[in-house]
Amino acid sequence: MTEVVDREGAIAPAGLARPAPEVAPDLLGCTLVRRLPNGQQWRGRIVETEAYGPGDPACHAYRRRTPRNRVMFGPAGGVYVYLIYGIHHCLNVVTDQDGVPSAVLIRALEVLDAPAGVGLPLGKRRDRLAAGPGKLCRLFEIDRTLSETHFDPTAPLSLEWGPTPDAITQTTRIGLTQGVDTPWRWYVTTSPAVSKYAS
DNA sequence: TGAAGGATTTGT
DNA sequence: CAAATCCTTCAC
Repeated sequence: MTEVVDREGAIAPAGLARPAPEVAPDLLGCTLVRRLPNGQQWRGRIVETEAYGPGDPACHAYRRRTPRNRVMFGPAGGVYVYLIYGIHHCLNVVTDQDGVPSAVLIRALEVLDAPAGVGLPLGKRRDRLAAGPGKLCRLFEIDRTLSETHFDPTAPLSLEWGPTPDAITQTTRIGLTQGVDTPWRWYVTTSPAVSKYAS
């Protein structure tokens, strides 16, 4: 038995095979790792997430299974990336049991490490480089070519457990036209990288 | 085959 | 507050 109790090391699919509203707050404080084709990597601390699940009108898989959302019906640990407003990409972690359409949207990161040679701004500017789902995908070079891959330590994207944040705020999700009252957004209360509307 | 609209960001 | 911009989904 591999109980996930110490929040150390790589996040295995078993750690994600739970309902999205359980996984979403657990991912706060964890690390997203993006490996580039040249071997360099980005690392970021997850500070804001949202959950989407079955029976949820805001979920892309609410109506039916389609070519775009099919990875959400697959096993936990899948990567779901979609293009929004024709401009921005959004990164999701597929959760729950195989056959249950659900995912956690990664909405904001604190940048921990950049590829060698990439000069990051200092101070306050750097704080918010990845403060938003579209911004973090642009920075980490994440697009739809990574959708339907799998979070894994040998893959372009992986997740690592990290310390539980001191304080977490739970509230409603952002930018939706449906399911606006479902409180499935979580963020690290004190993080400067949380996206807009942090109340 | 066409049209409406979106889990966003940025600048006016 | 509106533009940017294109893919997905649903209607006809």
